[in-house]
Amino acid sequence: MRVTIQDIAKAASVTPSTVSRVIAGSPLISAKTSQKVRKVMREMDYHPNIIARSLVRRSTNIIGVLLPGASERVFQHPFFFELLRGITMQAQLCGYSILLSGAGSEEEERNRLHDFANGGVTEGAILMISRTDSTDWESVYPAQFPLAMVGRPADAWKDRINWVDSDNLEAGYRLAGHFLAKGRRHIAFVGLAPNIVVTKDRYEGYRKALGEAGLPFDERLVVDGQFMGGDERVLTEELLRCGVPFDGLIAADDFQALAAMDVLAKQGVRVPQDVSVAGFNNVPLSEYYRPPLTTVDVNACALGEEAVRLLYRQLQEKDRSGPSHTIVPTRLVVRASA
Amino acid sequence: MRVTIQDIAKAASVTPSTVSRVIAGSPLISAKTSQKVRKVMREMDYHPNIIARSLVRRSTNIIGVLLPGASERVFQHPFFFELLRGITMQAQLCGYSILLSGAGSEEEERNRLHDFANGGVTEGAILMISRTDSTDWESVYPAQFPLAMVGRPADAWKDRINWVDSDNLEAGYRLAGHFLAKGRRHIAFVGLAPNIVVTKDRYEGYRKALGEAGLPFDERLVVDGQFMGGDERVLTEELLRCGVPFDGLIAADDFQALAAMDVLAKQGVRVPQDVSVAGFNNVPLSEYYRPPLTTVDVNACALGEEAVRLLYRQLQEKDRSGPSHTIVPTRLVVRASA
DNA sequence: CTGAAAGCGCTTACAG
DNA sequence: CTGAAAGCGCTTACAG
Repeated sequence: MRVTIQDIAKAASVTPSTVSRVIAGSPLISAKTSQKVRKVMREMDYHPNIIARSLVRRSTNIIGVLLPGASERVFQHPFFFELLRGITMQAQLCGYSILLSGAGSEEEERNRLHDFANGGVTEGAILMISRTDSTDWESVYPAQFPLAMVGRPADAWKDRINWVDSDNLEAGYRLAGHFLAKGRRHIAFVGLAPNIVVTKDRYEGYRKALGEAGLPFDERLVVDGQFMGGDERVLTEELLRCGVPFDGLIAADDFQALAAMDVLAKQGVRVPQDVSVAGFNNVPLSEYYRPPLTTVDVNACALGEEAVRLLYRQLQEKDRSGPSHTIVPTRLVVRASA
Repeated sequence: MRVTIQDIAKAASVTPSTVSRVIAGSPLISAKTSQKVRKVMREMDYHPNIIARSLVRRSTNIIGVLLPGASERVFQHPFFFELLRGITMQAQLCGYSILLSGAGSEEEERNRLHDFANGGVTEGAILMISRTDSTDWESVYPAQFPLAMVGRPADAWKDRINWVDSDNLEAGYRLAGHFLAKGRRHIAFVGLAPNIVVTKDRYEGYRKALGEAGLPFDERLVVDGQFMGGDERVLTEELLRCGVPFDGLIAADDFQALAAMDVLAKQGVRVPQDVSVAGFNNVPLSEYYRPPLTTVDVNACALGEEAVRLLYRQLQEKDRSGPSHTIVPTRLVVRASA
């Protein structure tokens, strides 16, 4: 039913080889033949079958993207959408399509990744997983399947795989520095999730700034909490409950920071007069809140673009150079809250 | 390099036909042969080449998803991510993969859609376009390419294409009814974008409720505005500037409603005491705002799932039944703002 | 510059 | 129950 290269060949009185060459823009073909064939292709509304082409070329120009925890709340963070936007746009520029897979559980993640690596349709994959304890891709990496991770992997893998990340430590350091410059001396940190690298890095940066400023560190001002854990208010409530006074609050994520401002307001604490508050990620609504939230923009879109570039390079070079990584700069966005 | 069905056949001393049948789980194969072949497949870590299979089966089990305006702000609305989540999850359940394409401009949209329809890799596509004036897919539909739209298309196409939508008119009607029940009599509507069906529907519902309540309608209380236009504050500022007093404000989208609350607060107007405010879409932060926002949850995830189901049905039935549509119920979420 | 032939890795009637 | 053969729609050495 679909018109094939054979149909065109017949109609143009040439062979499939010639039609194929015309499509490929081969310089061997005479202008006359080329025009004749093109005309027929247009008239018959011919479109090459990409699947057939992929089979013979052993290349599909498709890369897989794995969305973690499709059924988890994490997934709903605007960060991921921005990231996906960057990936999609850059892939298009590189001539690649995106095959999107979601995974509800870690086991599913493993399975999808396995499909990516073994199905023969994706030539590489981008992973949005950044647990420190993640071993999902270990079983895939040895297979020489090109991979790029968003988020720095555990140290053991840092030099063995492509990855892209924000300089979260520096960002935490700079944000805390901003608090110090505003005269804050008792700065709390909420939302440290020990198994999520990004929150750890941000926390380390905060610690570093406090340390350099010679401030005593009170670990009661640090509240652990999962990224997108559900109700972010509890973190600040827990902080208040410990009774240690504070004049600054840095949250590992904007949602936690916004929830914090809500809790503080209910307690009659004024932001920023009594307590400065800031977060990370510059979520869309952070500028609409009252007061607008000071935050760090990690440029998720650029992270996505860089991940594609890294993967693209590996796909082109065919193992010529080893894996590498890219650090995408962050931007401190100072608003009224701190 | 990759192990093929031939390699397995050789190693198991059978023919490729037999291996293929084992993979397919054909009942013709003897248990003994089946076990032998399976063992070899496992030992050699064999995985079928999906591309080759697709070529002969003339079916890829891939559907395309077109993300509109990848470079526009609209794209950043959490609604789309939720939608995508629903699509991804349901597709997985139906045994389909998602090929994701973004488009910056309308021309690109057309091109991507063309690729979907003619490239031979996607068997159908889901479109997230709901301009009333959109003719993008007209050029595609005649080609009998299975399509499902998210958002009701223009009337001319309502019965000729699969689509899924929320009952936005009913939702607008119900929300306005809620305002009326609270004693509001001068209800403004901001964010009507005449070229976006959803905002029109919501507006119509609002009008209907006012009409049935026998309230005079003052068109100065209706402010046009694009969905995710950039600065949503201007809509409310424009409303205030017209000088007509109002005690209720319904926005076509939560972002506009949140911006409205911000503007009103700065003017010293109290929400909900002086003015009730509500929006649509139940964006993640709407519950964290002060006051928390009353809104309508359109269940974007379910919309995505239904879109896949519609498309799936058409792909299975092979033209046996015509296109159909699904209405996904909305849920009024009453919080403190109205 | 063009054609004939082989092959990419599968599946599926058709025989037996 | 299994095999031999043809074919899905392309591309690409190899000849000429």
